[in-house]
Amino acid sequence: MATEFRSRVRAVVRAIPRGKVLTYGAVAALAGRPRAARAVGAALAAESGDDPLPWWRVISASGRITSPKVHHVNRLQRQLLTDEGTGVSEGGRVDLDRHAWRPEPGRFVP
DNA sequence: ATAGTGACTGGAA
DNA sequence: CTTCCAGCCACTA
Repeated sequence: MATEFRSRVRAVVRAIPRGKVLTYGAVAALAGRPRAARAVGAALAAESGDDPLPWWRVISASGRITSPKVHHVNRLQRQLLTDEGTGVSEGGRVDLDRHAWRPEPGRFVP
């Protein structure tokens, strides 16, 4: 059984459109916990994969692709983003002004 | 209940 | 630009 928070995080991440991204903080906010950005990271890291989530569309507030301990995951994320049309600079950065997803207000009302 | 752990963040150095 | 640092927080042992 997943916790309430993690269920909401999944719902939000699952809704991110192709080619768009959301910061950890944004996901947290949409999930009803504006300051739980860190917990969002933990939630994604804990995902078992049985419930396919576009986890690669979640990046840091600076537009940078955060690197977990395992470096290759980072590469994969960059690859996936590039494949779906999200511009990723060489430094592994994404232009948030251009790719940040802005869901219509009230969509994830907790 | 307490302590430790990060796929976080924004500000300071 | 890069490090460092102190809050923040859900989750786990």
